[in-house]
Amino acid sequence: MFRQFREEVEAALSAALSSLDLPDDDLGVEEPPEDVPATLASSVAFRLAGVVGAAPPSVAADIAEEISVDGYDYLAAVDTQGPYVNFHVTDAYYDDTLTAAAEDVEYGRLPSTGDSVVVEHTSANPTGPVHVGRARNPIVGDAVANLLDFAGNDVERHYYVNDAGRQMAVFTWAYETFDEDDLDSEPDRDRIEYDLVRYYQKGNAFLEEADPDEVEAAEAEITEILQGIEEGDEETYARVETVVDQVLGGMRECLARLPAEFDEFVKETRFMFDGRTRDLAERLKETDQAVYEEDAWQLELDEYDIEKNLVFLRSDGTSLYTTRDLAHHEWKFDNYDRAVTVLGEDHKLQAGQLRAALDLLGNDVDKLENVIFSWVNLPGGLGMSTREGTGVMLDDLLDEAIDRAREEVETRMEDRIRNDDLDEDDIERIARQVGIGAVRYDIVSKQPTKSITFEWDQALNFEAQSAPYIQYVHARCCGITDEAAAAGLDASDVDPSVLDTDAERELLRVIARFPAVVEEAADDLEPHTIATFARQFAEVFNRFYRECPVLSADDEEVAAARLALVESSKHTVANALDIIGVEAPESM
RNA sequence: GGGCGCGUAGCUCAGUCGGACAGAGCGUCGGACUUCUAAUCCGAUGGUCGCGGGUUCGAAUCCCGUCGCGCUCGCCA
Repeated sequence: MFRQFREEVEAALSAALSSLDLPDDDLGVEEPPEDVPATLASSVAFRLAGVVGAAPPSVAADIAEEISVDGYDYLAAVDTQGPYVNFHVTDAYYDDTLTAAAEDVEYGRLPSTGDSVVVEHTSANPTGPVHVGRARNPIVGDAVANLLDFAGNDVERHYYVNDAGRQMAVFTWAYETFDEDDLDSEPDRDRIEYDLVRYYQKGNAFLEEADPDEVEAAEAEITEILQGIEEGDEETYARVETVVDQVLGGMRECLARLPAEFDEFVKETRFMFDGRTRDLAERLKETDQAVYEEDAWQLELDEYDIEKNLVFLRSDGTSLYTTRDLAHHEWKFDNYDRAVTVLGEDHKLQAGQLRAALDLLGNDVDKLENVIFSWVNLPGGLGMSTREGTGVMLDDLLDEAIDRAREEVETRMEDRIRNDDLDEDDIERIARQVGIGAVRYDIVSKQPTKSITFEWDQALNFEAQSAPYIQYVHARCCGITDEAAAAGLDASDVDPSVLDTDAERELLRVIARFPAVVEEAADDLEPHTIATFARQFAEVFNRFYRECPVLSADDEEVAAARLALVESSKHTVANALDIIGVEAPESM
C-alpha cells in the first residue's frame, strides 16, 4: 500500500506545483521522523523558497493549500509543520494493508517483471573447505538471489567453476604426485575436500621449498596439464575433473548447510571446448584497442579509466581466466535479461576490465551488475587462506553455532511456560534454525562494502539485533494463530477500524511499508536493508504483543481483527526472513 | 607511489542519491514473568559522525585536502 500511497503523493504534489507554476523536478518526498504523525512528507518548500521569494513555511502552506486529495484512495489529508508538507493516509490504507497481508502468505512479493536474472555467487576455486572469509559470498549471494526473486524476477543461481586455471593444475599434479604417506596431517573433518586439500597445500609448499630442479620438473608437469586443457585433450580433462568434482562435491555439501544451493555449476572449460573463448579472442584482436606487445595480445582500456592493459592471450597463445570469463558473460547475455555477480573486492579491477571489454565487443553492459563485498578478517587482523591453511572453517562455525544454540534451548526449556511438548527432534531443529540463522543474520545484516572482523561471541549472540530475536517474533505469531485455531477464532471477515491503538496502527504502518522495502532493496541490490527492516518490524511487533492481547481481547471483533494483524505479521516476518535466508521457526 | 573501498557511542553496526533533535544492539546500572512463549519489555548511561577546509537556507551524507586501515596495481585466479 505504501508504494501506491507514494505514487499518489507524488502525483498530487506534482499537480499542485504545476498549477502554482512551480518546478516539480525534485519533489523532496521522504519519510518523516517517527514522532511526526504523517506517513510521507516533502521538503520541497525549502528549495522553492528562493523561487517564490517567501519563507519556506509560507511556501509550504501555499502548496498544501493547493493540493487536492480528491480522487485518491489512500491520500486523506495534507497539512504542514513548519517548512514541511505532510501527507496523511486514509482508513482504506490500513484496511487494504490488513486484508492484503493477512490473506496472502506471499505478502510483499512484487508483480512479475518478466525479466530473467542470473545471479552468480561464491564461485570459489575448488581448492578446499569453505572458510569464513569466503562465507560472505554465499550468504550475501543467496540473499541477493532471494531478493530478486521476491521482487518479481525469474532467478537462476549459478556457481562458476574455475576448472581450467593454474590452481587446479597444481592441485591435479599434487594429487597425482603425493601419497597419503607424504602428508603430515590428518584431515580435520571426514569429508572429501578436507582430505584432498592436504595435497593442494602439500603441493604449494613443495613448489615454494623444494630444490629448484625438482620445482622445475613439477612446473613442467603443471604446464603440461594446462596445455592439455587448452587443447581440449580429453584425458587431461578427465584427470583434472577427478579432483575438481570431488572437492566441489564436498564444498557443495558445506554450502548446502547454509543453505546455499545452485541451479547450475557452470565450468569454464565449457567455454573453451565449445570454441567460444577462441572466437571471442579473435573478435578482441579486431578491436581498435587491441595491441600485440611483448608477444602477447592485450587490450588498452584507457578510455575506461583503466590504466592496466588486459592481456587476453598469453605469448604461448593460451587464454586467461578473464578471456574465458568474457565468453562466459556473453553466454549469460545470450540467455538472460540481467546478470548479477557477487564477488570479493579483490576482484574489483578484474570486474572493471571485464565490463570494459564486454562493452568494446558491443554488449549492453547495463545488463551486468556487481555486488562487491569486503573481506572477513580474524581478530588481530589475520586473514584467511586455503593455500596456507589459515582461517575458521564454515563447517566449524556452523557446528559451534548449533552447539551453542542447543545449550541455549536446553537451558530455556526448564522455565518454559508454553506447554507444547517439544521433543528431542524439536530441540535439534530449533538449535539448527537458530544457530545457522544467527550466523547468516550476522553477515547479511551488514553492508557488504564494509570489512568485518569475525568474532564468535558477536556472531553467536542470540539476543536483540540477531536472527533469534526476529525468529522469536515468528514463533510468537505461530503460537497465537495455533491457539486461535484451537479456540475457533476466525479472522476472515474483520473490521480493521477497531484496531485503533498506537501499537496496532504502528504495526500496520510497518507492514504496509514491506513491499516498498523489498522494491528498494532489490533496486539497489542491498539485502541488508531487509535485515534492518526485519529487526525494526520485530521491535514494533513486540510492543503490540505486550500491549494488545489477542485471544483474551475485550470483545470478539477486536480479537478477530487482532488475529488478522497477527496473520499479517506472520507473513511479513516470514517473508523478510526468507529473503535473507533465515528460517522462520514455528516454535522455539 | 597510483586506483578503489572503509572510518559514526567503550565494542559491533544502521543511517550516506543533502533535510525535522545522529539511531539500534552489546556492555554497565536499575526495574517488569499467577499473562497469547521473558530468546521479551521499560528506564538510565554513553557521540568533536577520523581530522581540516569548502559548497548550501541546511552536511554524517556532496567537493577539496589530510591521517589511519583494507583491497588492488601478474602472460595468477
